[in-house]
Amino acid sequence: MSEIPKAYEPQSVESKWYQFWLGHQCFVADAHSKKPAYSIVIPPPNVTGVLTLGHVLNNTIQDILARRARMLGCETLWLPGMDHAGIATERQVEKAVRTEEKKTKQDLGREEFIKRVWAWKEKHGGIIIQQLKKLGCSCDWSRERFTADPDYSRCVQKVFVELYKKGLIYRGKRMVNWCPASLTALSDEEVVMKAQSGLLHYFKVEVVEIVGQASRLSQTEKEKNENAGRQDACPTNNEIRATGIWLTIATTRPETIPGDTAVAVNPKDKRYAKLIGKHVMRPLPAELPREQKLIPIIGDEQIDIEFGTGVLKVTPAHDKADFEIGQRHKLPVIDIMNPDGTMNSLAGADLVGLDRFKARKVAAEKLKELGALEKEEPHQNNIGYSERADVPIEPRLSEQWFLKYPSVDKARACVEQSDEKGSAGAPPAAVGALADGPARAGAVDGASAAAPEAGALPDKMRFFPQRWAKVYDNWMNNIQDWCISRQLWWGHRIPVWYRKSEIRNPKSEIDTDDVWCENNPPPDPGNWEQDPDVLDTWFSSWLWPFATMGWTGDKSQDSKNPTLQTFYPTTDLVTAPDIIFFWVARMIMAGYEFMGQMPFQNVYFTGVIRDKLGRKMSKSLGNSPDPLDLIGNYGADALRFGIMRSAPLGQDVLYDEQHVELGRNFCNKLWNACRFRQLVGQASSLSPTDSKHASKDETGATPVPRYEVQGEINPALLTSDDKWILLKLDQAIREIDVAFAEYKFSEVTATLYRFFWSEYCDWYVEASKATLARPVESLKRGNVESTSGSTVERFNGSTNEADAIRANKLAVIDFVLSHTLRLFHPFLPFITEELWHGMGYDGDLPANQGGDTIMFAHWPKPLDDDFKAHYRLNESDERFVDAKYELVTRGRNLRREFNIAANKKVKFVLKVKDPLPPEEADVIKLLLNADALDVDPNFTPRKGTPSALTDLGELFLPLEGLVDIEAEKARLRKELAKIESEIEKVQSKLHNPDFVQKVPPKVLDEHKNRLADWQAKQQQIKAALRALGEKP
RNA sequence: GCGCGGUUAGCUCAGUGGUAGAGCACUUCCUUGACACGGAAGGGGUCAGAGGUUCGAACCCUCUAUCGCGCACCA
Repeated sequence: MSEIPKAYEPQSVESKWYQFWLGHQCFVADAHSKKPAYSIVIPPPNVTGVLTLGHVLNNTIQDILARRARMLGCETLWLPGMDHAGIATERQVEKAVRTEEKKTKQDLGREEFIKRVWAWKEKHGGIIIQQLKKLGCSCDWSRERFTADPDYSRCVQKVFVELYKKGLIYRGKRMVNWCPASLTALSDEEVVMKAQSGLLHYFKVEVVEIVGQASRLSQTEKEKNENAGRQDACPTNNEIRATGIWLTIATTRPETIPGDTAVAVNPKDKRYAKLIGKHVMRPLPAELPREQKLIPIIGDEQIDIEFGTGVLKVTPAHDKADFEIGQRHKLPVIDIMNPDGTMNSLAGADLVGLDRFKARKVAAEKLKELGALEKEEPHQNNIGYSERADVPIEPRLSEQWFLKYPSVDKARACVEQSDEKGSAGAPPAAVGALADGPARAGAVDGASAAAPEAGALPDKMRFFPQRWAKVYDNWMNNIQDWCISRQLWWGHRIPVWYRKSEIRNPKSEIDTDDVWCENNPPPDPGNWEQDPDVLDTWFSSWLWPFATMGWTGDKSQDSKNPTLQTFYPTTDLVTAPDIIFFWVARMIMAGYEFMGQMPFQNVYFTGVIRDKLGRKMSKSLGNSPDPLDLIGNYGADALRFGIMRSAPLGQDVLYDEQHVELGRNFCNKLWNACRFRQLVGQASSLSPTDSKHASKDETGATPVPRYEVQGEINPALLTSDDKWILLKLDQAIREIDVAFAEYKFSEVTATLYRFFWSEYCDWYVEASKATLARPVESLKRGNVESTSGSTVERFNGSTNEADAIRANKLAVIDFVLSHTLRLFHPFLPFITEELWHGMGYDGDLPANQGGDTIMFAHWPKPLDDDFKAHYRLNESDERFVDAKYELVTRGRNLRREFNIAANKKVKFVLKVKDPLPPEEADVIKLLLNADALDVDPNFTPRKGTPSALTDLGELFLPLEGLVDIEAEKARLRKELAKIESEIEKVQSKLHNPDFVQKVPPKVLDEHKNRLADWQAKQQQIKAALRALGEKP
């Protein structure tokens, strides 16, 4: 007995069982299995990533789904892998090369640098995979994929070529989001808007007229400007005539003034309309001659008359909106910045070489110096930041590759938009399928109602929570072409080659004859040069659900691929909502485009993990605990349970370490509940046998000894408590199945918590101690005293029968615990596996159904009618036990009210209406911590004896010499007041004729019964008060 | 600006028209043979506010306040 640790110690248990599962190939999915298939692909973490609480939440959910699917009898694939994370990895390796070798990537050259990246990946990459194993994730590691693997690369290439040939991928010179830190273009989705407080600078410019000249700079002048820095004068001085009119312009970016090529006003703006066609003198660069500062005033409807001064400076090279204005008015484009965000020579002598932010200050100072600056006002605006590098992006004109999204209509149409009846929200049907047994397609997911036939797929994809469907729809309706090229080295290189030509710059104006875009490089590589850019990492991730399954794009080959045939489309996708556009939407489009089917049937969006103050977890805030520390301190199961319990569907999670602590306490409770079963089992002289797996424990931890599991439950020997707990178990299983069908994991944990802790431990186990926790001998003597004088003979006084009841109770406990462990397994994989074996519940089961591991034990089914009939489980037992426990609560309440210390034994008297079986009295006595419970239908209490009303009779707490009549009166008056207020409430309803007339009969009856109950109690309290001489 | 979500006990949250709930925290008592990572009892809520629908509203409708998120964006 002493070898069972008093508290659960997770560390050795976890490593032992994870090794066992791996060793027995428990996670490996068999594509040739006859079982219904269930599959999830992991959202591939970055190869540079380390485990965060967000990953813990996300992957615990996936593991729960996968483990439950296995228990339901599904062939389950949880496919893991990693993302090559272009920007993040390239930066990391560049940094390493710089510190270790004092070299830049250019020093190494492209080929050599890529070698370093692979070397880095082998050495440092994929830490997160090891961490996921610590969490208990049951991924099929034999199928682990990496988006940069050769097979995967072939998929990416194939897709690019196909889309290029369809005309959906094209190259063009566009305004893109340029990241000056990473030196690459980004997609719109990689830009996050951040509120910014800056300054609005107001500066004035003089309006001039040009006499006898073209009223604006011509295209040729533009080219001259760009190439030669505007050395050639255009109009001569005497052709520029000052008007004396000054315009004031408001800008947040004075440093871009040298790039201005027009000033725009709204033609409807009465203040300025007449000035359209005239020019202004641009103040910067200051050193230019007057005639080179001239820019036209143009009219454009887009200008907001209300904002600022109503005059907009137009900088086509450095602003998306300005670029469009420029296009409309054929304005020249003057790029005044270098790719890294410093100013180039076109910005003028004052700014050249400065960083853009420094340049902003200098430009403002220069305006002041020139007397052009009128005022500066604080200004709030939103600025796009590079998501990765966290610096403001720079709109920049450049040559990039774009994708016009494919299969948009199908992708948009497939997502269920609302909770229509019969499609979404069909838990009863799902539960029905579960009750019929696991070997049925669709039993796992809530959509089984929509897919009753094996192999038939639902025509709609469902989002959980549903509201994300609207966000998705909104994006799909406003979809923009995707900039897919990145100016990086690490990634899938664009499979396009340009014919070498001495005259032509390969990056501009492509002639199709000079472009090679095929699955293979050109046959005469010497004459071609490959595009230097790589593809956006998401351009590989969007193929994840099928590229990881060996997709080739060759229909006949793919139709013979068992993995693809069995596991695609996947069942569930679990992901954070912040990548709904990055990844989810794009995967759906790719699924339709390349597989002809949706890639997954259900998408579960997790909440975002925040700290106690509601802030997002972030490295810079340092508010993110290391999950590995938590696992070390509390155990993986504790972390999983704590997180899941605090993560309701659709809500963000406010993380608090207390949640994990609660998880640990819960595991400890489970551990001790099983320990109790072992201790009482041992007391009944059943001998321990060695654990099957004890020898496999290489950690030296003490294995839990095994005990004989009790056999069949005998219906004739069931006590009312036994029946009660079986009915509670049934109810819990049903609730859990419903909650799972709706992906409400926190409700599953709440039900498990309530059932196991409150119902099983607090009531059933405590009650069962009346039978179990004392020496067998004592059961022979009926020790409940009866005032009728005779000692109650229980169980016919037979030791054998007492032992039989006791053994039967152990069988009930084993039944309940073995179900409980299975229900807990998806949440608490390690401790349940340890206890499954320790308790011997693996004993008689076939190896593949729980004999080897709880992982493949059958998921518990609700108790069916036959079962209930056989064991005579019915509502009246449940009601009786509820009443019994209510009596106990009232008795304990009396103890407290009269300050009886919890450890003091007292005597209670129960004045029963109907006879109470002595074994029931025994349970009540134990739960009340009474040294005696007299059951006496004719009891006459001394005046002032504290009493409580219960459905089983009146309970008295006779206190020798301690009776405080006033205290008891006060207590009764308080209770009476409460009862009367309840009566008041119900009566006011029943007195309302409308209520009586219109309410459904069932509700009316309920109210009438409630009133009767309260009134009966009222009468009894009044009687008690009268007995104390009080006139109520 | 448009859209979405939240506002219920001190805290974190359940609760889709019929007696206001859980966990944690708090108060008091208890180391009784599973568990102090535990047990028992208790206090604590005009369900953000206002109107409406209804016999009846935390729940449905309208408006307001407030917090958060997404999209768009004005220099």
